Amino acid sequence: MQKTTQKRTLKTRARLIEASENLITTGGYEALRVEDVVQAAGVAKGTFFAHFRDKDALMEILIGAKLDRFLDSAEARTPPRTVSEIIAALEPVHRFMTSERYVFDLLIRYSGATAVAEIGPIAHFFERYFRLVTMWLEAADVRKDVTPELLAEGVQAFAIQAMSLRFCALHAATTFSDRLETYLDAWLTPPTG
Amino acid sequence: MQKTTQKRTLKTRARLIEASENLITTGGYEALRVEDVVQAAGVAKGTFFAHFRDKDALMEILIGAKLDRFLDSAEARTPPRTVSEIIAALEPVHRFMTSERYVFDLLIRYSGATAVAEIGPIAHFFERYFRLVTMWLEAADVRKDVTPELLAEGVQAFAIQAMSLRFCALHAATTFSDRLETYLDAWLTPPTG
DNA sequence: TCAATAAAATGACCGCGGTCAATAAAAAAT
DNA sequence: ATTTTTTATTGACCGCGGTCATTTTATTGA
Repeated sequence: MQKTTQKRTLKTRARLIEASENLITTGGYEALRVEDVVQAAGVAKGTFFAHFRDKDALMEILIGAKLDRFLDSAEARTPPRTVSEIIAALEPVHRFMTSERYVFDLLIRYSGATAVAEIGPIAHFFERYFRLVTMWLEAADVRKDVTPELLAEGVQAFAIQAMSLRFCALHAATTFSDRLETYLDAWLTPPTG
Repeated sequence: MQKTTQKRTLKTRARLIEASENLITTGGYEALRVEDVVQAAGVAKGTFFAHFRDKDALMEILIGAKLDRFLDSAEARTPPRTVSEIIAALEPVHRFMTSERYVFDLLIRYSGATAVAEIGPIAHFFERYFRLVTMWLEAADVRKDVTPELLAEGVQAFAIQAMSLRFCALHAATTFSDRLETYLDAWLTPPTG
């Protein structure tokens, strides 16, 4: 059972991804059509699905790669120690996550691996986000009565909550960062009686 | 500009909804097909879309109605005062919200109104959920350094977080309720130093 | 160098949500 | 009662994601 991958394969895949990125640059994620991608890449429609399980799989790759780059930047900074520093450090990540309703929905949909064997780029991103925040919280000026892991899970939960409300017309008065700061102040630094 | 609605309209609409409910009872939400609904209801496909903006709009109505019934029950109980009582009171609601991946995704997608004018059944449900939990927290044995509204938003955020992880194979070890209890203990009753 | 075999690409085809000009049925006007 | 106007229904059609038997291209073995 030899399964030699031809270099042709890599070229085609690269062409598909590059074509997708170009189309997204001009039209955004939501408007991306598989037929446009294959036409721009100069291949047949079936070829697309020989390289990606479905359209979402490509989206996962593209969005996951972008998110990873943002996490690289966040990781390179000197670790934030206060709530507002943490929010500032994550701002580019959160901004991208809420840049399009379509992107946010896809993130939620693929945030967890449905099977341990198939951890996709987005599930991978959330895992990395969680570990990074955990690390920050270990050394930050926050409550110590619960584990940093639990605190990090809460940060994620509140970030997603704030993002949801960002898309809601009923709560448009407050900005995303202000809302998240309110949440995290109450979550990370409750008053020590 | 009179816009008299014929009784015929109400009948057709009721038939469509009943047919949908029957199909869902046997096949679940995800597998519902518009073509099956109209065939079961004995109308043409176009009729469906004269009554509902799109398939999701019908889903919103069906799922929203179910959720409202669960909230009715929760509201009828004697108000819970502790974390585990709150979790127990919300258990049927949460159970339905996570009964199908498809249902959960739809809930997230329509949790907020995109325009103030179009508050759908699901956005309405989340608003009601929020108000009910707020009311409970006003009289419950929880921290008082922040408003009950903020606490209720947190309960919602943690509930959604726990639901997300329920669908994730990486975190399948812990049950939904156990996880939520851990979250809410830390959120609602932090140690008073 | 030339079969034999494996891998990749192709495009006609399908499923299903959603549209819309045409038609039928009901209500209002005469 | 008959015409006019409004409201509801119809079904052929479209867009787009996804499939698969067939064909093309690369690799291996003699």
